[in-house]
Amino acid sequence: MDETQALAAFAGLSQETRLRIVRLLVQAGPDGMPAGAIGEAMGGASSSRMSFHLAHLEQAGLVRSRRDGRSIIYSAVYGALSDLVAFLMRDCCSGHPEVCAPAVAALSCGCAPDSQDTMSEVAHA
Amino acid sequence: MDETQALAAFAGLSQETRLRIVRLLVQAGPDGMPAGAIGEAMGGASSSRMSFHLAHLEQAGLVRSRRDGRSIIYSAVYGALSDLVAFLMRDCCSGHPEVCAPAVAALSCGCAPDSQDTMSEVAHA
DNA sequence: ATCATATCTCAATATCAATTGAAACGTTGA
DNA sequence: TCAACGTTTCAATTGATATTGAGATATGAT
Repeated sequence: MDETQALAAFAGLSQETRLRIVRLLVQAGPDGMPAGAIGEAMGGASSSRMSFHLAHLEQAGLVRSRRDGRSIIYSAVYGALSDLVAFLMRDCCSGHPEVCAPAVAALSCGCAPDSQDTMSEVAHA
Repeated sequence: MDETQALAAFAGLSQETRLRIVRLLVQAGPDGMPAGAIGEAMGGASSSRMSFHLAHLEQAGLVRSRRDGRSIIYSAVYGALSDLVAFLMRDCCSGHPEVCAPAVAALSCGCAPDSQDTMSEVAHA
């Protein structure tokens, strides 16, 4: 992931609605969910607003779309998120490995579905 | 790190000049560097432009400042970056641990000063 | 074909972010 | 005290981003 891609990803995630969309789609899993359902989950946002933000995210490479009947299904691009994490870690550790110890520990302790709280604790310690 | 903080951090990093500042300050280490020197490194950006971006980053909690003589020294807040990584990983792994495997592997393989290339390779695999 | 559904596109507007240049502020040394 | 330095603050301008509502497009059912 180069700087340009990272900038696009950060811009995508720097907006409340979009950050929520990404979180929702990650939780939704690889099958994703249709644009309408996402709008529903966002508290009934207008379709054009959804379209705008979804297009923004797709442009940034954070989500992808496919048509299924008359719905358009959006799903998270996990690799893009992984790459972004790697990009951040690279900066964070570059020349100063010790500063990332907390985050690394949080991850090594088990990246399991129910390990969210544990991870937060360690990361904040 | 809550959603609001994460949004502020992403917004901070979504701008080319600011992303470069953060990278520079991480490399500079805990002692940081004066605003003027940062501007130098940015290719001679105007002082007010630097001040604008540095204030933005400080507001987002990504850098801190202290006065030393007539200079103001900025330094990276490593914890904020670690928290951001943890935030991303939490979303990324939530309910779907397997998707973060590449990033985790990249980190576990050694977060050392010279492991940048290795990390990229693994993350992109 | 026609209609209803799901989503997108477009134009208009409102809001926010970035850059510039001038001026103000605090600090140091003569 | 004064002048020079490093940095911030402010006002003005420009450009980018977000939201809304109306209309267009594509799909599936009758």
